[in-house]
Amino acid sequence: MAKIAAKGSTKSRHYWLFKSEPGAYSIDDLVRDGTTTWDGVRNFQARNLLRDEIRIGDRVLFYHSNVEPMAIVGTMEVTKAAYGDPTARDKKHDHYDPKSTVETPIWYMVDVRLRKRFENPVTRDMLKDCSDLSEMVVLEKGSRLSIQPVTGEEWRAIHALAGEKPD
DNA sequence: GCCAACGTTGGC
DNA sequence: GCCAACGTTGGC
Repeated sequence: MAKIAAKGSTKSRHYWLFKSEPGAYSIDDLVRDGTTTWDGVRNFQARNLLRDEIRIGDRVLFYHSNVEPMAIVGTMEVTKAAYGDPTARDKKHDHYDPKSTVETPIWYMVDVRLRKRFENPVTRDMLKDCSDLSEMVVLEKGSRLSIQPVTGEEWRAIHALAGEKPD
């Protein structure tokens, strides 16, 4: 995963893509809530990005997975850096992990705020058709990473496809 | 609904 | 430390 580490460790502003199945949490939910905790991440590679790389002010693409149409549906901003995910200590929660404690949370989350819901979502097909985006992690065959680095070039190209000004 | 690709677990 | 078995993800 050297490529991911390299992408995630630049000095300039960091850009990311967070996946969510809209049945679990959608852009509409975020429009309603304004801000949310990005909890439930239970993959070590994604956890490491959350805990070690993602900072306040970083920009995030919101991606709807596993639905028709799969698409980037808006942007978010990180408003709180990583802290222990309390859902890991909630026995009744789907993502309960008995190994998680207050002292050693194992799993982390960040807070995010909606910046923009795209009036015209950028569908997966549009991403695939854009030569500037052929390296995107989300397009890699078999990629299951739910927290992914995005380059500044990709960020700008996606905004161009959405007809939005990059911010 | 299918199933390939992937990450994790646990026996050895 | 290996790797088979298992469960999950997520595009198709």
